[in-house]
Amino acid sequence: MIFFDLRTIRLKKYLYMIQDFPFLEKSPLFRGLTINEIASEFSEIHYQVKKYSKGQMVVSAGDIVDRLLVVLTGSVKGEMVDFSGKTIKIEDIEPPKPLAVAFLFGKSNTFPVNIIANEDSELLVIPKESVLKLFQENKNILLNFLNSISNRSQFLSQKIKFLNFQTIKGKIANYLLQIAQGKELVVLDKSQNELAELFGVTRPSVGRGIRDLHNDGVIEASGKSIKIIDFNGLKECLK
Amino acid sequence: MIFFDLRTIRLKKYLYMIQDFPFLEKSPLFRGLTINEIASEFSEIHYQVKKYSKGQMVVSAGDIVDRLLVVLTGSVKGEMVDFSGKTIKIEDIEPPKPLAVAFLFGKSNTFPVNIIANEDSELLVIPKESVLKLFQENKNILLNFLNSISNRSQFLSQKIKFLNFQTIKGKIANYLLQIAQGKELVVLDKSQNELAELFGVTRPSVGRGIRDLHNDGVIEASGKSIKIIDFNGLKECLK
DNA sequence: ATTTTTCTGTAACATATGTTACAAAGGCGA
DNA sequence: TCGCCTTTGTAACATATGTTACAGAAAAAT
Repeated sequence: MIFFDLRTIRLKKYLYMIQDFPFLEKSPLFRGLTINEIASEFSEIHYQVKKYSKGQMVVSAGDIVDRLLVVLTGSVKGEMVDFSGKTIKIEDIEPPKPLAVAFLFGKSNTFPVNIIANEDSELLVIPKESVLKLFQENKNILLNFLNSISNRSQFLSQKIKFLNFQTIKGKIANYLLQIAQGKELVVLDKSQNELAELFGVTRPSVGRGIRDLHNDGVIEASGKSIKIIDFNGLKECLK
Repeated sequence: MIFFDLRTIRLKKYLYMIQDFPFLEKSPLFRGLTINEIASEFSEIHYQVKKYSKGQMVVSAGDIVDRLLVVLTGSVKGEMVDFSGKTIKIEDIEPPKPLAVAFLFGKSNTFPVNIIANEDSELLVIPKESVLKLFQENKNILLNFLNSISNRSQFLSQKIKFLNFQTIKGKIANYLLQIAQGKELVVLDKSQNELAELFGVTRPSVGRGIRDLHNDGVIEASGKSIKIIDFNGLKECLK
């Protein structure tokens, strides 16, 4: 549970200025506004900036969502936890992206995932009422919000497809084709561990998958360097 | 691909009156408005009512989403298709629910799933510009839309959890606990086939799962009647 | 340059789920 | 009541993935 100390809020408002975070202009929520416009909108509402240290839990699955969070510095990750405690990382959220966008409205209003700081991070916290006020004041922000929340759904749809519809070879093939962009030489930007996390499978399975593709002759893999031999064969693997 | 004939649109506007569908008041999108208020909003915008016969594809995965669809009569289902043609049903959509809510805005604007009519159905079709106009005219509709789209994300989050985090026994246990609501006697409202579809697994596997739970002594199953013997044991099965 | 940590490659084995198949039971219309 | 279709129960078998383990390679830290 998160605890709000009103004195802190007031204090923080003087410690942090919105102008300190000019890249907010690039945030999905504030796209199309200048930092001065953003600051002027914010001068009318309540908000705070909170700090989290590496590994700290920002919100726990089940917490009430009555505020909008925007990552200002550092990065956080969302991960789901099953009953036995096993986790799967859903995504990393980097500045200046918002989080919990899909849970501010709607029926449930509780976080479905744990949010954990990957590193020391600062988050902008905007209470729901203030968000609504922003919507009223600025049509742009509203549209941006609609877009964000839609992208969220789209991301989840993709994730479902990915998690559910493919064998491990398929997921790897999919991933390779995606980052190869038609080129035949690929250098993986993630470790097998990270891929495993992304795919929701175990690390040895990823290794095995790559080896299988190699043995099938559709790729030549050595460490992170992969050469695609047979594009069609790879597409076939999209099971 | 869907083809719009402008003459049809104009024609349909005279054939169908919004007032013919009073249950629109219960639609997630129009909640809080009376049918007359809805009709008055609609008098200002373009829309049409389209008919689909049983089994007909309403939209294909990949189609552009430039309009909002609301199920008026009948029912439709969304299903994902993988590369090999295997499908998994994502959900049924009954009147008066909207669909494609999460793809009207956001980056992609293409349907991620096929939408197929379960039976003869009528759908209300509202072009995106008209939706925006509705938002401007009526704050209620906007808020309803935000809620719908959020619920969508929440649904998908749940789905991911369900698909990814549990063994078949776990899914069954989960399902049983959900519909049992504390009572020890449950009568399944779905066939094993439907459960299999819901869980994204095969039918014999569902059968085996139920049998296993039975043999473990946590339930007593006979056909659709299930008696929960050991609630804690069942909770343990939530993997 | 050396140590330490992380990453890769791989293996043996366990297990969950899919595949296919068929028979029995149940529901339902003729 | 009969026959038909759907649903259930179950089995044998195939396969994909998880689990655990360990050694060598690569990368990072000291």
